Amino acid sequence: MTDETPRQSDFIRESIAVDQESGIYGKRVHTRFPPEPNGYLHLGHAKSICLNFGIARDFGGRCNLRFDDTNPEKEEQEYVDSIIDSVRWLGFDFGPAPLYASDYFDFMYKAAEYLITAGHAYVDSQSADEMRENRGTLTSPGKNSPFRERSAEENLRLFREMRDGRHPDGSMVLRAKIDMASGNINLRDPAIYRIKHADHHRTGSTWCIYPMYTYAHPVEDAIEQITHSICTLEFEDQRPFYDWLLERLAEGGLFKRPLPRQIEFARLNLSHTILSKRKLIQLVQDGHVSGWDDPRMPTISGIRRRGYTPEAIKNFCERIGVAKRDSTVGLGLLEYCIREDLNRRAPRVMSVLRPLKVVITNYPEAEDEELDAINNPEDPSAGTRKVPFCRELYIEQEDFREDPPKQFFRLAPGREVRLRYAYFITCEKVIKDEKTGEVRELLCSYDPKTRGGDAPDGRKVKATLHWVSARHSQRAEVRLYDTLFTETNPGDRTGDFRDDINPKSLEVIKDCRIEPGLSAAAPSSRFQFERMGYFCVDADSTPEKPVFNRVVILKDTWAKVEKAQKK
RNA sequence: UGGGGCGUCGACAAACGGCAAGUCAGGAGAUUUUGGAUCUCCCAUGUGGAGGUUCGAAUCCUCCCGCCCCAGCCA
Repeated sequence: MTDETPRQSDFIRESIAVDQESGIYGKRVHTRFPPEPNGYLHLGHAKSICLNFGIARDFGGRCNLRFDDTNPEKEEQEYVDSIIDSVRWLGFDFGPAPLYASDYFDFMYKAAEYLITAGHAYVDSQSADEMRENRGTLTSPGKNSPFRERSAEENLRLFREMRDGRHPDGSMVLRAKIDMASGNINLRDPAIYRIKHADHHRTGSTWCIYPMYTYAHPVEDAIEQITHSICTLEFEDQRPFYDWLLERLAEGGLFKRPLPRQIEFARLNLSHTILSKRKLIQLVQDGHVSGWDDPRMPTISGIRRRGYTPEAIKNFCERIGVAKRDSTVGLGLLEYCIREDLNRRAPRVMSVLRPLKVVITNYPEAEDEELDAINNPEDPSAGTRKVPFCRELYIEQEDFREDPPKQFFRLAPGREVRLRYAYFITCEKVIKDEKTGEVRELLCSYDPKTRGGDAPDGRKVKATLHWVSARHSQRAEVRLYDTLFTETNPGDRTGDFRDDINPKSLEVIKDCRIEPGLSAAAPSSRFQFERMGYFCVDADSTPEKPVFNRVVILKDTWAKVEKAQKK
């Protein structure tokens, strides 16, 4: 849909274009999206997905979905399933099945044995504490492990014992043998295999040693003959090891050149939210949200349930660009993208969120009629529909003010406004609750000559209100969402993002009135409630008890004016 | 005080020695049966700072300042 809109290039695509020019990869481009199945995908992943699959598309290459499942303690099948679902929902094709790092465990093991044989790796029997101690600091070099000079034979024997389950967790580890004095701490003999007597979600109890990301990732890339391995900035320090490892393995004939190349870009930060699996899992576990797919969550499944479309998300990812600078994108851009999409495609409908009863005193009690309404002014092919009108109606509470401020154009005592697609009405009398003084209902008169919304005498009104027939409309629950956090960068104030959780991020209104027939809409269908915003039928919704999520409000000029007035 | 990155508009982000793109936000107007949408116009004499090279510098050089990442048997 928006896929053909021309996108501007970025430094990664430019770099790939240079490789295309030089022919180093034989004009081949092969990327990968490598999530660890330890949580649900979020908008930050969407950026990466769009980048990786987008590059493959732009260069006529391919992109693998590969699970980086090298840590059985944190990974679960549920996450695998949700990730596959999210990638597919976004509309990307990774073939019939995803790939798994765990499928390469045999190869990785053999490659590790090669490294040992070639003198590039050794089994260290230091404890984790000792290793940390000897790693040195940022400003001082580390110390060689006392086990660093074990013979290849001994290393091989020990490593096989590790594999065979002869040693407990933490007792030893396989390390790359590089340089304990390197300024880059990642090169101070990084651990590449550790013992974990834990069942893996795919390989079960086959293994009790598992490769570290540092080691596994370059190997996975090389096995799949990835050309460009795109990752986020924090792995930049890791690149020298990435290259070192692959060079060693290529020397040993385990891989053929050209070797994949790692390129790093800045991860997405979004204002008023968090994009960190670690923190998102906390929100879920601590019950601050209903689950990973809570419509307030920045997860793909969350914003999907909220009512965002794949097109809007992909468009957002195009607009934010790709660079190496740390930045925080304003949430407003995301909202702009979904409004833009839904404006084009969402059918309009009239629903009243906070009903205020209006009685048309000069309209016959027993009568009703049907009026023509346009389904989508942006799309004539969407056609029209009939909307029932009668003596008793509901309008939005906020569309009436007993004492209207300047520039408030809507209904007020003695004032005439238009009911969309219906009639001009004038407010004649305000009925209030005797005790509370609260406005209970409005007595209005209508002008029969204005049927459809135009006055034959050419007189104008300054406002058009949405409305629904009291008799014909249906009840619905509507869930209004605000940002999950009150601050631009949650946690900046106190150091704990939970201190900035927005207590008002969810408001449930149970007695809304929706246009007749709307209750039958299928879950995930989206509508514009005229003047109120875009809404999506929630997964919980049933025809008997319809539930709508507010995706996003419409741009609200009046709110802006009113806010300025208060200042 | 080690190593690796990054500083261009309120927010993103181009510009690759030759007139500081574009988008969002904001402002003004037109139009409108959604205070929506749409359309038009405005919005960085200046690119973290100071020097230097050059006919010409966001771009090259030097120094300085600021921010981010790295001391998991996480990824």
